[in-house]
Amino acid sequence: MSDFQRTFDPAIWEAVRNIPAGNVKSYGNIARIAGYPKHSRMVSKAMCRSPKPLPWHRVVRSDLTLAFPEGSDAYEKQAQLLEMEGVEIIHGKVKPLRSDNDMSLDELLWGTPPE
DNA sequence: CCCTTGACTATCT
DNA sequence: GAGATAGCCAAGG
Repeated sequence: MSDFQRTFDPAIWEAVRNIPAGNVKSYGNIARIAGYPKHSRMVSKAMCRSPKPLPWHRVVRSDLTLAFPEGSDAYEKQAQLLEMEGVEIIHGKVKPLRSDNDMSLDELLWGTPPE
């Protein structure tokens, strides 16, 4: 463990990549999964420093709002990517299809209709 | 070494 | 439910 860790810890990237399509996770959530409970803010930096493209758009704030100012370029981009995966955005808040808790990846891939 | 920033969060008003 | 406050922690000037 040298200068690694924190913003360069692959665990962060892995956690982000592990988010199933159609679902989202918060920064704090990712941080905790990766083993850094209090480093929610570092997650964003870690994602920027990722050598490989990440599904960064699936990472939102704990209150389900996007982390960018509404109307900004990044905001629109994230919103579009999310909608492309079936996530609605209402009143600036994202509405995941389901918690990955009671929705299997199979259902996501098969496109099982909700309800 | 001190101060500011930031793709954050929980809590209180 | 929206705005203000305090806690949080690494990076950069």
